[in-house]
Amino acid sequence: MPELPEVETVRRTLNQLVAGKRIERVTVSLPRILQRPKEPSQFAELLVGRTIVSVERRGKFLRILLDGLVLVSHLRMEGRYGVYEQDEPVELHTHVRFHFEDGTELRYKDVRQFGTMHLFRSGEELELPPLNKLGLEPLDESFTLKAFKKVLAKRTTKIKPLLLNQEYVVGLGNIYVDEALFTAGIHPERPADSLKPAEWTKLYEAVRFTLSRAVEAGGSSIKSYVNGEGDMGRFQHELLVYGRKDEPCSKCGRCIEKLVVGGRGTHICTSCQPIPKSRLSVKLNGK
DNA sequence: AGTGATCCTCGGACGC
DNA sequence: TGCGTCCGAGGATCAC
Repeated sequence: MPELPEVETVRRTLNQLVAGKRIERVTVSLPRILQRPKEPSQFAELLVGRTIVSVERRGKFLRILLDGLVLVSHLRMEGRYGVYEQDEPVELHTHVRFHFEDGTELRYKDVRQFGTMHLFRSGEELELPPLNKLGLEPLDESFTLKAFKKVLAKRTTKIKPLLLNQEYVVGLGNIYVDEALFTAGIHPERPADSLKPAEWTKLYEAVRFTLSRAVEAGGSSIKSYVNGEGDMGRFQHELLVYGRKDEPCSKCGRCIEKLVVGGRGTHICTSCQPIPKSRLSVKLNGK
């Protein structure tokens, strides 16, 4: 499940592998992936003859820059890119193939078929969906504590769903949200506007620390799906709460618990991430 | 504004 | 033990 660190890792790898290559032909075997244009023949026609300039990232989206066009690609849960020789057998769930003039090809594989691709004229992509409403880049210099608090601090929603909403801060998914909230010692169901200044600071630091450490480690490889092209990352060994239900908390030794918050599986240590008593009683009295 | 269903496939858990 | 069934995994979008 690629979040910012995984997408950034893919971006770096892909940039090395495909920059400078010219597209000769495009094969689409699952049109559902294409969002713009939706017509495979039109999609292919636009790309033929174009050269890949570089691969960039915005949030969890890849931006594949070509001469005159930008391909915006989201991997969602299990989308994967790989570069192959053209005569290599095509693996199951390969939905889009970009054939290059040099005899290699870029293949997009996606078991769950949730991934998306949008094609734009250069520059146009940032003004239109899906990139136009994205929030702060947590690893940019512009992501300051002040900016972080400004977009989140007055919201009444639970902090976890808020952090997952890409409209405010981009890049966090279910894994790194749980990790960051644990590191900051904040319960995922705390209303955002109940966080104290010291907690905002802790959370801000935790988001930056968790994501940058994970990028350094090349992301996390969770589940068996990833094994095809070999392990993507090493951060899965550093996860403190995600996937550690019933294991002892690394800070206090109590059992990690799993609950559902905003429809998402959520891992916490109830002793390290308490819901303040005062807040509870206020809520109860209020009704 | 905030919540919940939806898309999709596979693997693992579960029941008989 | 073996087989079949069901559910969970979750990012973003859409309906309410």
